[in-house]
Amino acid sequence: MSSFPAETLRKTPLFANLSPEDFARIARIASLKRHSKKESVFREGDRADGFYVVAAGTVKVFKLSEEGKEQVLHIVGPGQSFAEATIFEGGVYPAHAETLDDCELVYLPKRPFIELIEKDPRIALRMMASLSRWLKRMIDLVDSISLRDVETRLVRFVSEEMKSRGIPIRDGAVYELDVTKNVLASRLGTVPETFSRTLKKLQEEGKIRVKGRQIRILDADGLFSMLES
Amino acid sequence: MSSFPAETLRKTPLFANLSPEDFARIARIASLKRHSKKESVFREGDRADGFYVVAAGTVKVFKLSEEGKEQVLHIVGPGQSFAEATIFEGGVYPAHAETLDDCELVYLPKRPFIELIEKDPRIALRMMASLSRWLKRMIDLVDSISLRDVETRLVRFVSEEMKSRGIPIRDGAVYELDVTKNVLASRLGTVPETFSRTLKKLQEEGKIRVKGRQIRILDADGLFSMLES
DNA sequence: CGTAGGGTTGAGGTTAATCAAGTATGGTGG
DNA sequence: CCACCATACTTGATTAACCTCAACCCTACG
Repeated sequence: MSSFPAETLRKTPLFANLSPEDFARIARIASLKRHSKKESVFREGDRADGFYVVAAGTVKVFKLSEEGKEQVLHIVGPGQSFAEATIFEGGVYPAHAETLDDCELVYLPKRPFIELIEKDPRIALRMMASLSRWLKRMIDLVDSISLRDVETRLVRFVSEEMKSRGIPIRDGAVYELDVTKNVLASRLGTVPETFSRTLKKLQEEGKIRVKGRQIRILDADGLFSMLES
Repeated sequence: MSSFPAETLRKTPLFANLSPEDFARIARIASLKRHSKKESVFREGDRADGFYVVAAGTVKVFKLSEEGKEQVLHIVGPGQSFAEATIFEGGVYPAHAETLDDCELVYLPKRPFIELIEKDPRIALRMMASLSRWLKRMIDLVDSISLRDVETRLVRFVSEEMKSRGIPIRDGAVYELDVTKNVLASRLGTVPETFSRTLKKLQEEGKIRVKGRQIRILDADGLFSMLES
C-alpha cells in the first residue's frame, strides 16, 4: 500500500472529468495496492471496508460452491471497479476476488468515501451508474444461465465482447480471448469439458475456427442467427 | 395516474425519514398508478422513463426465453422499488414486470428524479442502498441457480424468507407462501413439476408438512443442515 | 354443477456434469 | 537449447439432475 500517480484514477469512468477539487479529495483517500498473479484480493465473508478500482491487470470476481465449483460473475479490467455495493449493503464481501495477472488496484476505503459522496452528488451519480452496470450484468447472467443452453451462452458472450471491443462482426473477424478457456467456461456457468466440446461443435459446423485463444468467425450469419429474439 | 396520499411513499425505505422539503419534492414528481391483477407494468425492451415503488400488492419481475420459459428475478412487495437502475443504465427495461395482485404503484419519472438527486445526496445514498440490495439479490440468484441443486435452492429460500419475516426457525414453525407454487418454482429457476416433486421428497423424509400454501417445519435441523457452509 | 387455474404424478428424454485418461503448451532450470 | 514440469486443454464413456410431455386431480368460484 502506497501513494500513487493520480493518472490511474483519472481514466476510470467513476472518476473521469471530475473537478480538480473533487479529484484531489478522492486521491487523498485512495491507496494503491499491488497484487501478484493468482493472489486473493478478498474472500466471500471477509469484512468489507472498501472497494476497488482496477488500474492495471484483470481480476476475477466469483462465487464458490462447497464442492469447489466456481461461477465467475465478472472479469474486471482496467478502469472498472468492483465491490462498490458493499459500501452500502452489508459489512462483508458477497463473493471472492482473485487476480488473474499481476495487478495494480486502487483501494477506496468505505467511511471516507461515503463522506465524500454525502457532499458531492456528482460522484454519487457515477457510483449509481456503476452499480447499475453491475446489476444489468448480473441480470443478464441470470438470464443466460437459467434460460439459455451453453452454446447460446457462448455465442452471446462472443457477440457482446466483440461489440464492446468495437470489432466488426463479419466473416473473417478474429476474437481473441483475454482469459484462459477454463475461466471463460466458469464465467459461462459451465465446466472446461463442456466448453471445449461446444467450441468443437461450432468448429465442425464450419462457423468458427479456433486456434489457441483466437476464434476466427467463418460464418457470422450462421453463428449469430440464434441470437435473434 | 392521479395524485395520492403521501403516506404510501413515507413508508418505503427509499424515502423514509426524509426532511419535509425533500419529501415534498418527491411527492411533487411522483404519481400513482393502479394496476389490476396479472397486468403488465412494462416489458423487456420498452423505453424506460422512470421507476416504481410498490405501495400495495406484489409485482413479479422476470426474464423470458424465446420458448416461453420464465425466470423470476424478484417478487417485489409493498415498500420496495424496482427498475431503479434504468434511470442510470440504458434507456430500456432489462426485464418484464407484471402484477400478481391488484396493485398501487408509485411512479417516479426519470428526469425530475435525477435533478432531485443532483441536489440532494441523502436521496442519492438511499438510492445506492436500494441498488446494492438488488445487486446482492441477483448475485445470490446466480449462485443459487448455478451452484446449488433445486432442493438446496428451495431450502435456502424458505430459510431466508423466514428470517426476513422474523419467524423463528424451529420445529413446528409454519411458513406460508405469499405467491403460487408456480411463481415460486420460476423464482427458484425450475418448473412446477420439479418443484412439486422436491416438496414431496422433503415431506416423505419427514422434514416438512405441506398443506396448500402452508409449509410446516417438522425437522428444522434435518432440513437446514445442508445450508451450513 | 361445470369450468379454469393451480397443482400433482408418471414415463421418458436430454443436456450437461462427472470421472478418467490422455495431449498440447509454455515457462524454467540445467 | 533441450528436458522437464505444471498447467491448460481435449476427448471419451458414463451418470444424474432436471426438463418435457401428457394425463389427471383438486378446489374455489361463478
